[in-house]
Parts: sequence; structure tokens; C-alpha cells
Amino acid sequence: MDQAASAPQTISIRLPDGRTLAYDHPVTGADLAADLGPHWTRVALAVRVDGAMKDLLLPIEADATVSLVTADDPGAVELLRHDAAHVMAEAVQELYPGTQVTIGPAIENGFYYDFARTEPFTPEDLPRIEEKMREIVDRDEPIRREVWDRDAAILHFKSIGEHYKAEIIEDLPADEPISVYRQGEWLDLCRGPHLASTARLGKAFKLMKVAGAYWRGDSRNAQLQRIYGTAWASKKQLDAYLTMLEEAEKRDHRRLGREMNLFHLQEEAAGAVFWHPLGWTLYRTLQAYMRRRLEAEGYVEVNTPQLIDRTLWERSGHWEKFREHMFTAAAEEKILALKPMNCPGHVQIFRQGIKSYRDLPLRMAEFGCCHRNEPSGALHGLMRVRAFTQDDAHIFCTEDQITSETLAFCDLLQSIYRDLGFTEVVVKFSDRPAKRAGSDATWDKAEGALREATEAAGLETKLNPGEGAFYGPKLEFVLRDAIGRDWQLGTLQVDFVLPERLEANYVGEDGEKHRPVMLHRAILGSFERFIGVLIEHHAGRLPFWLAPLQVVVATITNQADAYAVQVLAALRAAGIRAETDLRNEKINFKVREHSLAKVPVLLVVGAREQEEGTVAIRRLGGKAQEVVALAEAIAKLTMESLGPSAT
RNA sequence: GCCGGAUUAGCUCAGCUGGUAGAGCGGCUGAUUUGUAAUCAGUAGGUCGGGGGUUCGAGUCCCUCAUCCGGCACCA
Repeated sequence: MDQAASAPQTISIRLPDGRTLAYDHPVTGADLAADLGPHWTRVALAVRVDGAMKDLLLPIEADATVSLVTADDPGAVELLRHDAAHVMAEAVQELYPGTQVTIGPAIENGFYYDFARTEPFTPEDLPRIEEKMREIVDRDEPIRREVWDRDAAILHFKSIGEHYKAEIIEDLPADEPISVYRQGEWLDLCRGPHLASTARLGKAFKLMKVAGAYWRGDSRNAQLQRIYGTAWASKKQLDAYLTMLEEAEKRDHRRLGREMNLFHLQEEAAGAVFWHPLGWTLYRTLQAYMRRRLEAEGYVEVNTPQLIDRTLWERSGHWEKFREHMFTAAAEEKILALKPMNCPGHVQIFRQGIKSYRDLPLRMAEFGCCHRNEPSGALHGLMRVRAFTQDDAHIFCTEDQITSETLAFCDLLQSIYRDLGFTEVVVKFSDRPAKRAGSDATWDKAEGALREATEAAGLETKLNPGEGAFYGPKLEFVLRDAIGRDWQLGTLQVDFVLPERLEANYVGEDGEKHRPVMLHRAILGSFERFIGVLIEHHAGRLPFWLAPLQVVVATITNQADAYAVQVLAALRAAGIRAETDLRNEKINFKVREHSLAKVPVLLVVGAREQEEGTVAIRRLGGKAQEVVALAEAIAKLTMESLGPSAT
């Protein structure tokens, strides 16, 4: 307003195309857009000032590199989602007076807002809220940023009954400006940035679900009501996302597990799996593969008891740290616990006899069935169960061997993931937590060794600061599946503590007793969970070598029955998992049925094949058929059946 | 464990404000002998998740428990 009074100063704005515009007054992104032409006014959503996303209406008061953010900017959709959260909050407060707002960020694929309200929201409320949101978009309410005095802001929010907001302001760092966004009549504390008006949000959004969520993510706090939504720059993108969700639902392992007759779950054994013949075949095939890989890497396999007396768990520290997750059983005067982990058992085997440094590294593997009393709300199909079998192993080694053992492990793990069809692996490196055992020198050594090994293995790691186990640092291996979801499966943990507690030692070159280091490691994590991931990753279409039923021999008419039986015998003799389908049905029917059951290969035989001693190979999902001599087909399928890394 | 929703035939689901259960697929039986994603006809099948209550009467309303689903917390 008093621009004339301020000293004439030139502000130069550098644009992405290299042009520089000079202004003698503070300029906003909106001004800039107007100067660039009407097209820009229409498409500009926000500005980047020296890389940082800002409001279109924020005055730029110093020289800067500025670009206008349009819908195709990767940051734009985040802005949009954040706005969607605010528009939803306005809608909710308009519809349900007395509801308090708390926080409402943009998240991957969408947004949410947490509300405090006595009455619960129900799914029926969502269409109503959505309707109101569209109304707010149509109102084209301007969104304006204001900076308030901290105490005034606290007072204001308290006076209108927004106690959570007041609490947020009280906890903000003292130097943080308190920015408030006015959106029409509505007002919210927010860091921003935001679009210039609600109309900019568009209508490519949808409210998805209601859920409970704890204030500040702490289960001791009040539970708020969260509404999740998704928002996109265009209707087309929204539809694509919704279609993707439908696809994900179709590959849900619980659904496919039933459709493919692999396993079931039932309430009398919540969190435990009933494996059906086909599912168990898949399980055993995977296990045989793992066993082969481990043996080739110099692991020895052991088996340790399910029920172990509490005194051992007291010594290992589990009784103190893990008690509430352990199932117990009474026997006469004793209390036994079902093992939640295999490590203490493995130390018992290590302790038998005297170990020499020459025995190290000792790689002790067990397909150990563990039980953990997971909270009921955590159970989820095969992914989160109470009874599971780990592909567990403990490597007893010297400190000097940590690097080479880790390196070898990383190589093995990557090779196995590749074999199983996963190519994207992210490694998280969790270093020392605040509460920890062992000296800083020991931690330096352990972290250094791990880091060195991951570098040698050519793995990029993402630091997870302070997230290590109390006994040592760990690596976590996260797989990305076919539709972009992440699964944390493998792990490697360095442990200096358990060998100490359970008194494991070996005799060194010097003739003295030493403590070995234990590396806890798993690749699949658990068979249950991994099979769940495998099913979803492949959408049930497992690779030939893993498919529980690999081949169905289907007849055209029952004239070919005898020949089909002969083909079956030949397949089985070659070790291929096969069945016949001699039913009196049309071949169309059989093809459809076995395709839906995801059988990878269908061998169709009719009068012609019988006469010529051939089979017609039909691959799952393919249209083409290949007619070859029976012997040739068997040879081909036998090769495929061997699986990767078989030689 | 917490919040919300759900639980009806083997599966997917319908069943309005209370009046003693329905469809499609699948199963079974029969006919059909068929060349690459559903041949036709007939037929059986349910203590409506368990328990309690309200009512002349409950799949439907209320209470309670269990399990499942979606989140949250948890995942040493």
C-alpha cells in the first residue's frame, strides 16, 4: 500500500527459460503469471522460489529463481491433496458443527484429516461430505495466508474450541511463524503452501474410508477419527488409480489362496494356516529350493524344540523383553514357552562340545516354526500370523568375519530374490538406538563392518537412524512387487549380546576363550508371509517351477483318455506335478477352468495327438498352441521344472 | 489392544420400516463326445457367526462374545 514510500529497489526474477524479469516492487507468482500471458494465469498453481514450493500469492521480496508450478509438476499433486484435506475439513465442520480439526496432511496417493468428534463417522457420511466438498470447490473460495501472533493464535483457537490446534501451536518451535490459512469463511492453522482458491482443487477426488487413529500416533492418547481420501489432477488419473486398486484386490493372496485352493484360515486357529495339498506343495517346493541354496553356501541345518522352559528364556532376555508376545504352557511345576525365535536354541547347539576358531564361521540354519502372540488387530491373511516358519539362520563368527559374512549373505539374498522374480530391492540400514547394549567402540566396529559389506556388495542403503536393535545394527531388505508395493522381508542383525548372555565361546588361536558374534539373518522372513507376497506379486500365476500343479492333460473327447493317462504317467515319471482332466466337457470349458486355476501349462490331447504321439502345449494366458512330440514336450518341461540356480 | 464396518447355501451376494429365507456360480444326476476361456436339462443344499434379551412373532430391534475386513497402535 505504501509502495511509493519504500526505497526503489530492483528485484530480478530469473525464469526457467533463462529470461530475467526486473521489478521495482515485491512480486507474486500470480503477478508473474499475468505478465507471462493469460495461459499462465490459467495453469499456474503455485510457485517455486529457489526450489521451494510457495503460494502463488506470496510476495517475493528478493532476487530469486522462480518457476511457475503447473499440474504436471511432480509437487503439484501434493499441493492438491493438501488442499483436498482442507476442503474436506471445511466440509466436515460445516456439516457436523462441534467437530474439532487436528492434522490433515497429503500422503501417498491421497490425503487424510484427523477429527475429534464424539459421534463416530460412518461410511454413509462420506458421500455427504464429498457432496459438500464439491460445493466448496464450486464456491471458488479464495485461500489466503496470514501470519499471526503466537499468543493471539493460541487464544483464538482455544476460544473457538479447537484445543488440538492450540496444542499444536504451543508445541511449535519459538521461531516458527504461525501461519493461518483463510479459506472463504473457514480458517485453519497450516504451514502451507496452498493453491489460490478451492476451485483449483478440481473434482478428481474421492473419500475412501473412515478409521480410528491416535492423537500424535500414541495409543495412550485419545483416539481421533480419520477420513482418508484420494485426489488427483484429473478424472483420468483418479480412474486409473481406482482401477489399480481393483487390480490389487484381484491379486489379494487371501482371495487367490481360496480360489487356487492353496490354504485356508478359520477362527478356531486365528493367525495359523491350514495348508491344503496344493499350497503345501508350493511351500515344500520353496523350502526345497531354499535348502538347496543354503547347503551350497555352507550352512548346516538343525532343528530345535518348540517348547522350552522359561528359565532359558529368562537367561536369553526374552522373558523380560518379549514376555507378552509369548505363548506359555504348564507342565507339572514348570512353565514352558513356545519359542518365538530360534536363536536361544541355536546357541544351545553351539555350546555343545568345545568350539574352536577353526569351526567359525558356523552357519546354522533352521526352518524354525515360531509362535508369537500378535495383537488380534494385527492379524492379516498370511502376511501377519501367530504361527510361522522362518528361513532363519545364525552365523557364529569372529568380529573380523562380519564383513565377509555379510557380503556373502547379501549376494545370496539378491540371487534368491532374483530367482523368485523380484528385481527391486531397497536396503535400509538401522544404526545405534539411544538405548543400547555394548560400548561405542563395539558399535563403531559393527556398523563399520556392515557398511563396508553393503558397499562391497554394491547395495545402496537408506539410513534408518536410531532404529537398530538394542544389541546391534541391522539391515532390512525391502522388496518392491509388481504393482509397486513394498514388503520388508529379509534382515541381517549383528548381535554381541546374546552370545554373552547365553555364554557361547570358542577357543581362539591364542588358546583363550572368546565370544563369537552372532549374525541373525533371514531372506524370505517367513514362509507364510513370503508365499503371500509371491502370490500377490505374480497375481497367482506362479512360475512353472513353483506352481503346485504344473500341467493338466486335458482331453478333447474320451476317445483320448487312454493316451492322456499315458501322457500323465510320462510327466510324473519326469517329476512334473501333473493331473488329467478326462471329464466329459468341451475343451473350451476345460481351458477356461484351468486358466482360472492358474495352471501354467495345459497339454491338450485328442484323436490327432493320440495317433501321432504328440501333445498340444497351451501356456497360461497365451493363445498360441505348439504341437510337439510327447518326448520333446517332456524334455522341455523337465528343464523348466528344475527351477533357477539348479545346477 | 483401540476406532469403524461386516458375518445369510461351498463362493459372490439380495432380503425395504419385524410376519418362519432367495439369485448367480459351484455341487450332484442325466443327456451331449465336443479342437483351445462357460453345452443343455433336472435336482439337492441354510439352527441367517455363538449366546442372551425385547416381541404374539426376530435374518431384520437391543445386549454380549467371537472372527473377519479397513485403519491406528504394535511388529522385540
